[in-house]
Amino acid sequence: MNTKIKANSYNPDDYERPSVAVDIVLFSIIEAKLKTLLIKRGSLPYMGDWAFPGGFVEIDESLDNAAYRELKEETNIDQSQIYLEQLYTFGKPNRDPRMRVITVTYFALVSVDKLNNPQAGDDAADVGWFSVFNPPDLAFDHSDILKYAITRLRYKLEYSAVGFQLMPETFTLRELQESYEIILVEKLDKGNFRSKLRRTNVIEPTKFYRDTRGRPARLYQFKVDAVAEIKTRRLFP
Amino acid sequence: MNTKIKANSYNPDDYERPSVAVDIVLFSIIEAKLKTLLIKRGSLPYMGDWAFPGGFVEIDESLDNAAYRELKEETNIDQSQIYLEQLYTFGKPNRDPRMRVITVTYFALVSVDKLNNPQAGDDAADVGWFSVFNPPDLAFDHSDILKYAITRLRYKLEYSAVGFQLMPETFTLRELQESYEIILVEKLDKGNFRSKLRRTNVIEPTKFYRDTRGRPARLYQFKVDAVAEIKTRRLFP
DNA sequence: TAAATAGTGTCTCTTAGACAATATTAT
DNA sequence: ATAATATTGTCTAAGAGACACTATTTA
Repeated sequence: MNTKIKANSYNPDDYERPSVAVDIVLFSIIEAKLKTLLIKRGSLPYMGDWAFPGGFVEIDESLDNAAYRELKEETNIDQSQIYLEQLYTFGKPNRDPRMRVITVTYFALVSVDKLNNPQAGDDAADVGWFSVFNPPDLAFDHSDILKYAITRLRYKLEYSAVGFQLMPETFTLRELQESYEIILVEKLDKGNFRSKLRRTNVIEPTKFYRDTRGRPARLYQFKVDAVAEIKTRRLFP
Repeated sequence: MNTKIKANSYNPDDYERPSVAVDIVLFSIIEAKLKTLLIKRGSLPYMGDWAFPGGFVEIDESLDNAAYRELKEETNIDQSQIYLEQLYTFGKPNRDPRMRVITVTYFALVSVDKLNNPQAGDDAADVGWFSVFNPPDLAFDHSDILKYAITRLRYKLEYSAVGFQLMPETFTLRELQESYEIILVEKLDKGNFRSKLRRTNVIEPTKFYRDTRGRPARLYQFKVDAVAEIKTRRLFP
């Protein structure tokens, strides 16, 4: 049946409808590791396994809003502090053994300094940040989702300024480089990293310095127009 | 409510479920124009406007299969002849005035020589190929979808060998370049186009030539491993 | 031979990447 | 001064793009 042509004859009750959920892969760099927020399942199926924060989409909210709402419930972070973009929609018929669930997955980044209350929401023992390279057992197809989210993160790092969403307001170039190295799992050349950054023209120096054990490092910040540019590209592709 | 934690207490009937559809933006190059397949709506809403082929996802089929099924119904082309990948999921609450419909959109490519019976399915007058740069009035948010699909097509053309899905089995380099020029809406340099192609190493010469009004042009084909590589990357991201 | 099209080569500028040199601080 | 770290520069190879040249066919 083609619903575009025969719309008048369409009766929603003729179809058994799937449930639609959102799941969010929230990344942050914590203690020099790339981590993601997971929630422990307290019931079947996959009891005891961990899953990404998420839940069902309400009938009158957009997909993006559903993702923001679920993140807010878990982390208590305002949506203005989080970078969010749609990742992929997973819909194999038996990915959830209880019923048909189609999940629209999201990819999210937050700077660790925004995590005022990382264990908010339910019981603290049931929520935690885990290294993405050594995660616990994940429920459903969430291993696939994680794998794809990491791929997307690495990919975006190469061609966009999205990485700064993982940094605090100001940072040294060494700190930014370390974040890239943690995500890409490779050493980068200091000089080349800096000259490439200079070309992209998205950061600017501040007047401040960070003390180190050697020469103090200048603190940088992302330019406001670069921030604005990435925020406008945030929701709709 | 967090369904991952409180799964036992979840009752599907507590939620009003959205309908889930797929819509496919099928591209082909026909008569030196980039065209897409559209279907005319015969009823409200948006009666008389055109829409992408699509329809509701059945409860026991995957999203990809739903997309292939809908394309098969409209074009009668086997899925092995079509390149298909998920594009984006659109889910604003009021994108369909009748009810909540979340649509998983797909991006598809087919070579014009595969279109045995382009007007299959319903009434021929209600199905047609339209220039993507001068489309008729589109129903729902399908203008947004088209815009994004074109962006994705151009983007993929730059960094992948996906373009060959628009070409017949063999083709001249001039023909391939023309396809690129049609999609990108810009003239490309013949020499640079060829040297870049040579570097990417995805095509190989055949023994055959195409007669022109000047020197005959060698026919090329895509290498089998390049075809295999893109086919493995076709479904899951 | 002239026109038309196919196919190749050359030059310059930019960028990526390896690596080296200099600068500024604390001890 | 030495260690430690920050910051800048230099060299080379590869690629992008502008442009010119050669090759092969038909009329």
